[in-house]
Amino acid sequence: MCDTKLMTQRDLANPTPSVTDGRPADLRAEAFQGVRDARSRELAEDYVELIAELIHDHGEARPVEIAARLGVRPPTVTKALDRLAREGLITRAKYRSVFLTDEGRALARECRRRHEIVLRFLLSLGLDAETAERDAEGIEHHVSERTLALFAAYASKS
Amino acid sequence: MCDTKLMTQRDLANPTPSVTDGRPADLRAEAFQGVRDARSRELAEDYVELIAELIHDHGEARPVEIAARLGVRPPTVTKALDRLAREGLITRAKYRSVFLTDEGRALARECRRRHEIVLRFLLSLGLDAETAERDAEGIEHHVSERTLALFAAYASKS
DNA sequence: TCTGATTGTTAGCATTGTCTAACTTTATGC
DNA sequence: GCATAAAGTTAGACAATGCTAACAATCAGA
Repeated sequence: MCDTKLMTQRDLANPTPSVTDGRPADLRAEAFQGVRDARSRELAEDYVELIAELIHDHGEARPVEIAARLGVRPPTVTKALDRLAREGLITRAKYRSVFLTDEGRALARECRRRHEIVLRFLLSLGLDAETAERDAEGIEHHVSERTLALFAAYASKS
Repeated sequence: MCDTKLMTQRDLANPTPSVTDGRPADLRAEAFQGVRDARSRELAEDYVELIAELIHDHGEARPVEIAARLGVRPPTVTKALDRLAREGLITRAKYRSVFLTDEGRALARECRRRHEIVLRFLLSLGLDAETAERDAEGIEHHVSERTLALFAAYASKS
């Protein structure tokens, strides 16, 4: 999925110009690369996290409910679930509800952990619950383990 | 959506209950919608911010440089610039460098402001510069004005 | 000035994510 | 136990974002 031959040609061709403000092009490019990678994982993470939540709360995860929670249409969910199944994160049978594989469950746990750390951190900064929830949803996929540790430390300190 | 009951600490507090399609689903769906919107704006923001930076530092913004900084191939840049031009954020002529419209410049300023607040905040939390840069790049598009204000306050306090 | 290197564009492909419309399957209620 | 409602899928469209290969334009140096 991740293409490792991306940078090679450019690296040879580019003697790295302009380090104008202590932010070398390389680092920026790397950061953007990271963001793009995160973006490609985001959807899968959102689905898996939500599926785990639905199974926990309702005993099962049904496409119609997933669609409602994510605010998308059922066919969008069908396609996304196909992809998740292809990637080994869920199992499912036509017209039936969805189950997580071990791998899916592990990813869900990880996502939930990140989500809660970010959320608690934002709340401990003094943010209102609704904005905190909204921002946490966006931020959680883009926070490094190192930042997460600082967030957790701050939240527990206050 | 005025129901501010916490919904993400289910297994800490209680096994939550009957989330039968009440408010929580709405808030989540809304949050996801917001994230999707942010995602569709992200690329444009990254480009515009970078173009402003290049113009400031080098006097002009050339596609080859944009490609290098973003870590993508030139044709990707061409397509993206077409879209930005269509959206009125930049102007350009074939085989020439890129200019921002007033609207593009305003957006760039706004993005840069957010980027710097997030970056300074992460640094003031004690994060190393490289990770801070990487995380800021991902986070900046997903932070509400309210959160930004708290970030700025924290950073200036320390 | 011409010629080769650099830069930029076009064309064409793949993937993802979204939608609507129409269909099939499953569940429900009488 | 059948008819209808609800849930789910399929088909097909479209836009974004990325890539490579090939072509076109520009620039710079001899």
